[in-house]
Amino acid sequence: MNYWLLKSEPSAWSWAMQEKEGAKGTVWTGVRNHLAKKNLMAMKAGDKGFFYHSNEGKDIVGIVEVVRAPYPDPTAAKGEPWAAVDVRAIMAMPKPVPLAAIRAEPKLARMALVTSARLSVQPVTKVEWQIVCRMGGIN
DNA sequence: GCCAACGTTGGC
DNA sequence: GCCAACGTTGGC
Repeated sequence: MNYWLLKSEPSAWSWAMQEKEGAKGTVWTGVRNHLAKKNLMAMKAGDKGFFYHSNEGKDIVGIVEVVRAPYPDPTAAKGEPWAAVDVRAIMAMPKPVPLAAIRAEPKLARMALVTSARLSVQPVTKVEWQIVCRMGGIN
């Protein structure tokens, strides 16, 4: 299983909205960057991801699960090869993990959130996943 | 194919 | 609101 981080501005798509979609989940659209798309394309059903609020909040607020493997983004312009996956909310972080806390943790210095701040779909290593979960009050 | 100009993202 | 980082565009 692989781990990811998905970014969204809460004014456009928030964790609360994601939770309302319930167990069936909903499509994650709008990725328009080739590296982010490459990461999306590597996802498999059952993978997990952090849900990160950019711009407002700037924290990891929840965990989602990929429920449908990559397929063409229905919101892409005709003929453009962008991809989407379906994700569902699994649980909110008991304690949201702020970006500042991630930056302050030396073990997370190589996390993509720190090194590639603008990438909207990022891989997360298993070690990083576990550290962030612990910081968020899981375990 | 290079690179300057420009647009966008996102933290501060 | 500012600006750094980074991607894209377009002239040459």
